[in-house]
Order: sequence, then C-alpha cells, then structure tokens
Amino acid sequence: MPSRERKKDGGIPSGVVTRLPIYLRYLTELQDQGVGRVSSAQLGEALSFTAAQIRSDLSYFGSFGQQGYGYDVDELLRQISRILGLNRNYVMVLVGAGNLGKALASYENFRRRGFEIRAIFDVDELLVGNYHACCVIQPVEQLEEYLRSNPTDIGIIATPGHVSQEICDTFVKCGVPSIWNFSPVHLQVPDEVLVEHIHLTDSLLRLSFRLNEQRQKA
Amino acid sequence: MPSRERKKDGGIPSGVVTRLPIYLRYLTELQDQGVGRVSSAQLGEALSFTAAQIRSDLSYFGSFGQQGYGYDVDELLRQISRILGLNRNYVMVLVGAGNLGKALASYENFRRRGFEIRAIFDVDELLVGNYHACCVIQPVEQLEEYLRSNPTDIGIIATPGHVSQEICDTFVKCGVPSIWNFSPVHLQVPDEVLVEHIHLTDSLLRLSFRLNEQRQKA
DNA sequence: TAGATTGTTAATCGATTAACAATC
DNA sequence: TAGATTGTTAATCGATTAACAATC
Repeated sequence: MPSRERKKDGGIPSGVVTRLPIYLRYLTELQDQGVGRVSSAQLGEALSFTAAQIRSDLSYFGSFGQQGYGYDVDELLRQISRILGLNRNYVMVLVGAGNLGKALASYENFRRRGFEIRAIFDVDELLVGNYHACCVIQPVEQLEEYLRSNPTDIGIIATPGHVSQEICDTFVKCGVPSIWNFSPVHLQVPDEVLVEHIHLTDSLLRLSFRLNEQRQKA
Repeated sequence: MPSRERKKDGGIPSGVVTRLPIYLRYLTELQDQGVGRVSSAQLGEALSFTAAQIRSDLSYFGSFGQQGYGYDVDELLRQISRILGLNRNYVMVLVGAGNLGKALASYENFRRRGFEIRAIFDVDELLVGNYHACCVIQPVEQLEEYLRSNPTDIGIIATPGHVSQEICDTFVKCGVPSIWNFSPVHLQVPDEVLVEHIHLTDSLLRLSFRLNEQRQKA
C-alpha cells in the first residue's frame, strides 16, 4: 500500500482535527489495558464512528495499519501523538486568575503532555503577588513587557469578557501565535493567529436546546 | 413570507445548534450597546459567517426578520432565547469538587441564565461537609438517594476519568436526562440521554496540531 | 492458503452558498 | 416609489460511507 499524501494542498478538514484527539484518548485507554492491536471496526464501535471514517481520517497522514491485522496500538498512538505535535513542549501564559484560571493552572494533565504554564497575570491587586500552582501572579500591566522577553506559544485568556479582546490584542501584538480562549467573546484576530474557544455557556445552551427540542417548534 | 416549518422531521443539524448560542451572545452584545436593528449581512460580517447561512439557520425556526429592514435586535434575541430553552430554569447536580468543579460552582453566569447547581458531591472526605458557593459538599455515596428524591435536569461530571462512567451510570439510572461531562472520557449512554462534552485537553491538542500543521507531514 | 482488514475510489449524503422573487 | 433585505430554492461544495482490489 503506497504511503503517499492524499492531499497536497495542506488544509486538513476540521472534522478530522476534531477526531484525532478522540482517537488518541481511546488508544491511550487501550494501551493502559494492555491491548496490543485494534481494527478500524473496533475503534469505530467504541467511539461511535464508522470504520471507513477512521481509516479515511488516518489516511490523510500516512498508512499506519496492516491488511488482515489492523493497527498496532503502540505504533498508532506514537504516530497520532506526533501528528498532534506532542513530541515537543509548549510554553503557555495565563491571564485571569479567577476560579477558572486557577483550575487551569492546577490541572496536571496539561503539564504531563508538555504544555506548561510559565506565568500568570491578573488585574486584581489582591491576587497579585500570591503564588498559585506554578508561579507568582503578576500585574497585567506587565504582560506586554513579559511577552517581549519570553517567547510564548499559547496565550490563555480566562478573564471576564469585557477585557478579553484587549488581552488578545496584546498577545497578538507580541507575536504569540495561538490563543486558548475561555471568555465568552468572539475574538477578532489576524488570519495567521490560531484560536481555540472553550465557551462553557454555549455548551450548556446546546444542552438546553436539545432538552427542549421537541417542545420548541415555532 | 409564510412562517412554516422548513423541516417536519425534527432533527436540527448540529451545525445550526452550534451557531445559535453564538448568535445569542453577539446579539446580547449589540443590545448592550443599544443597537436596535441588524441585518444578516452585518451579523455575518461580525461573526465570520455568510449572511445566507445565518438566514438559513434562523429559517429552521420561523421568520423573524423583515424584508428591506433586517432583524429587530430585541425581538431576535427573545426568539433565540426561547428556541434555546432559556425561558425556564434548569436544576443541575455537580459531582467532583476539585478545582474545576469549584470553578463551575462559582460561575455566576450559569445561575443568571437559569441554570442552578443544587447539590455538590465528592469522594474526598476532607471536602465533604465544607460549604462551597451554593451548597455543602456531600459524600458521593449519597448521590443516588439524593437524585431519587430530587428531580434533576443536568448532571455535571467534573471527576477524574476513572470514575466518570460510574457517575454517569448513576445519573442515567436515576433518570437524569442530560449530562455535562468535563472528564476526559467518551461516556457510554443510552440513545435518549443527551451528553455535552467539554474536553479541555482535546481542545489544546487541536491547537498544537494546527501550530505544527506545516511541519508535520508524514 | 484462507480469512481478515487495510487504504482508496466512487457513490451518496448533507451542509453551505449564490441567486432571486417577494415585499417591507 | 426606490432601495434594501428577507426567506427559500437550486446549485455547489465538501464530508461521509460503501465497496473493493490489494495484500498481510
């Protein structure tokens, strides 16, 4: 089976990108259970995808399986880790040390995967100077100066909505290439800056929509 | 323009459901700014959608605009609120009082929208008995008994992954119709139970994928 | 070898968009 | 009225799936 790129043009469909971490997570579970081999049919069954979709997704990146056998769990895990960029570390800076920000700073799984929060900033003078998890909380006025001398891969925004665009602009201005946004705002960024949103309220509203779907016909 | 259902069969495409909360959020911003009217072209411009998509999405639920005028911001906001099920309250129960669980319990925006956490459960004996935000933390062994006598709309799972399926099963067994899952696990539920996942790590991995997209060709 | 399962192609399905008659 | 913009239809685009030759 020839291992060629199926697409030369670059863009991987966003559905594929959404599913890769799901595959990674389940394969890690299998590995923990000592399972050594898995077929696309088994993966699909466990994750509610079709086998064809899983094979099609993987084929964007190469040929990782064997006819008649399936996939070696360890090997596929290694490949997907590499594809997701997990063979390097990421430097992150967090702005907003409220409850959510603190929870993010304390979450060990990120660090374990190579994502490290190196600095925390907040406006609140009562918080500034306190240590939390990794580091001392600094005043947000010093964010720009900090970023100038400390190259950062990912800027995390866990502030109230009314300041998040401003923080975002600072990240962009200082060359931070990607933003992880927890504030309930649609951030405006240049095309080349990557943004991932975690909109808690949006997720909750999707749930309430579906809870009411039957009743809510116009 | 006749206000008919465009689809009789029921299922609203998930893309539409994803976008409705985004529309709600932006319309709220416009209302706060005192803007009284908006066209699909303006909405699309601000949110990076096409005008056609916005009109198409809304048309699943009725006709809320006027030719030559656009949409009345207040009225459209009212309609989308209703469609999302925001004209009632929701009772929630939280399991897992770690950093993330505490952050969720403290988040005022949920309550403001009518989503109320009525009880918190945890395994940790050191936490049990403490008050947090709304309520005292109860031992998780009492979850089932609690749910039997306290009808609950949404079960929130903010536990470590290895117990989340078990908690989920308890919710399902006790008739909780929907689950808001923050644990890094693909939960198995019957078809009729609704699940919304917030997978923080998956989101972070999508970001690292895209940060590395150029380099990572197989 | 026979059975199983891949990677890929072609067919299908669904979602997005462009265009426009309707009409405020 | 003339200009603007809706809601909807038809055309396009892209993603998913079924089928199968290749082959372990």
